[in-house]
Amino acid sequence: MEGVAQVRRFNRVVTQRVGALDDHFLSRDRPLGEARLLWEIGPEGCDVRSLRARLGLDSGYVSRLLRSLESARLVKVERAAHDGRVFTARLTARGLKERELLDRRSDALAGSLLEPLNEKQRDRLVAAMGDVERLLTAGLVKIEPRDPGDPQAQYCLEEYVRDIDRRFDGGWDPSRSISADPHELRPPAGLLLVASLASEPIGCGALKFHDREPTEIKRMWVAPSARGLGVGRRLLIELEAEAAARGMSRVVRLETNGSLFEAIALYRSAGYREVPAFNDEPYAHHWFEKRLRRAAQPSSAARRARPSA
Amino acid sequence: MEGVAQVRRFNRVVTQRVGALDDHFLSRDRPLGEARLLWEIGPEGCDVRSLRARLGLDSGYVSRLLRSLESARLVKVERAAHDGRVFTARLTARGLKERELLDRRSDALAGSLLEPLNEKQRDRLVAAMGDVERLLTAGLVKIEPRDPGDPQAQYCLEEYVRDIDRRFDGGWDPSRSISADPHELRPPAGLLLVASLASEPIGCGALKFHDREPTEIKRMWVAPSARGLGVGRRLLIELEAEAAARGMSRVVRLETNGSLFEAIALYRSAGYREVPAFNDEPYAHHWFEKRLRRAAQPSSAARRARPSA
DNA sequence: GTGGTTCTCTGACTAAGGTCAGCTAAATGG
DNA sequence: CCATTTAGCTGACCTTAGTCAGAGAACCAC
Repeated sequence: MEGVAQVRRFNRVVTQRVGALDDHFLSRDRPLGEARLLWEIGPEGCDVRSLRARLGLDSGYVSRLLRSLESARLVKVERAAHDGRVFTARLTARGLKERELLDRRSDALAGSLLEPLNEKQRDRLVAAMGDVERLLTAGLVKIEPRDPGDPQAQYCLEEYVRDIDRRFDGGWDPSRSISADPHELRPPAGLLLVASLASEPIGCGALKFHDREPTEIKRMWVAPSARGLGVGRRLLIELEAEAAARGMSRVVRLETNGSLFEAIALYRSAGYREVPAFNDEPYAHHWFEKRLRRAAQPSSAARRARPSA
Repeated sequence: MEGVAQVRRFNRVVTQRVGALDDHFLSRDRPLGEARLLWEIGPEGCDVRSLRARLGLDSGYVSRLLRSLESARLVKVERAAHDGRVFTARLTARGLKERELLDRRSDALAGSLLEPLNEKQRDRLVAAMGDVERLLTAGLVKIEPRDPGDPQAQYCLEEYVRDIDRRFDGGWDPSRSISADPHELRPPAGLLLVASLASEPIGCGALKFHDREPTEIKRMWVAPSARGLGVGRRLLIELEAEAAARGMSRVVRLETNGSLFEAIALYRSAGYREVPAFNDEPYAHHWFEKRLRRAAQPSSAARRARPSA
């Protein structure tokens, strides 16, 4: 790959200039581990076990760090009311102040990167950083088939409903709409793909297979926080690959509401052509169809993660 | 500053995705410190003292790391022929192999960042990384007044001569050209600014003050490796500030050869206007002049670093 | 040669970051 | 009510990364 040399230069420069500085800035008067923990607890407090999970640390180690923060009167650890095994760490007033200090230090570090530049350079740096951040994040998005009953899958489907209800003029009544119930999205009747970022669900898309008719695409949704990462396009491509590999028909189709203009733009740019209404979905304004080239393999990630049908 | 939030998001994502991974990739089977040292020694070998300087490590620590690499038969440390105090570290065949392994790992890491993206995203990521790298580097450039006798200053002046000789049609004979000898660039007769990046000289620019005539700008040079960082513009701005603060005249002027088109573009965009020849410099095609607004303060960095005149 | 400087090595020491096994207490499932 | 699981704590232990003082050889200026 030709960009590799540039990426390596970037890695070297950035880890030196940002990474090292960042650590040093944060761990000025206390060990880095403690500072990170303090930060991660947050103003709301946080269960110890989720701290462990988020920072990927050993239980004994976290315990010791918390003891140390406690003895510095920055943190209070209390037994949770709902479950006597779980402990919740909360920042004291002093801890909150300390966290704000870290916050200001982070700001200062960021400022020190911008400070030596002129305005035009600053704008370019900020824009480029935004691109890098977005694209690196996009690279972490995983797309896997999930059972519609899976909690993350359910979360996505519910958010889809909420989102659509919010956007449609006059709301959305799923019972009047063409169904996409869990059992219809489970193999072999259908398929549900869920996109996730750092184990958090951020999008979904589903297929309904038919014997004689084209495969339907349903429930395309991307979380607002994850828009602009190309997740929708990736979901669509994976769905098409799955449709080509598993569906009876070589054609996929879908209907959509006029208010979902990003989705419509996506379908058009992905090679879907608008066709006359092929069903009587009351909320649809546009019907799209695409003929798939041939049974391309779904991505290796999707293949590995496929649940045993 | 408004970009701070973006910079912080960038820092978080990049240190997590790149920084942590980078360290982990490199230090898979040996401590990070050893891996970095192994890398830094390079295929040519390297004096121990410059290893220390480059990595900023304690002499005792480096010694111990070298002992450890030696016992792993990756490195040989030998007394240098030219100076019995100096030791030179060289990679053994095995060390070279190990270094190549690190090299491949770095490539693999870079590849793993690009791999999940499509071609368009890759191009954008690589371009954005280039921008970030260049602008962060630009932020590290320091500009200070230096005595023309200082080794780094001399290096710049020599490179300027070499560069000009290469670019001018038929070469350049400094003796036929208007002089800018060391004593003319030393306060109070003149001033020399040197730009440096990580203690390496990368550019220079000088002033010659005159009692009744405008201050002259001479010896503007930027190392090829540092072009595109805005060093030339910063040098010019600092020179103007110095001219305004120290010169008798409120006007600066310069002459330049037609082959130095980047420089000419810089002068034009910095507000210089072309004027009739004000001297008989045989190598010049263009004469420029700029009226300075008022005695602006030179940058704080330059003020702090000014040598006692 | 003398004295001072430079370059490196060695031994003693420290803090940070982390792993692991075993323990206790609370919750949960039957 | 008992067995098992889960959440967290504790003590023992380890590596990495680094600092510091001092020693010794080589070099350099005089």
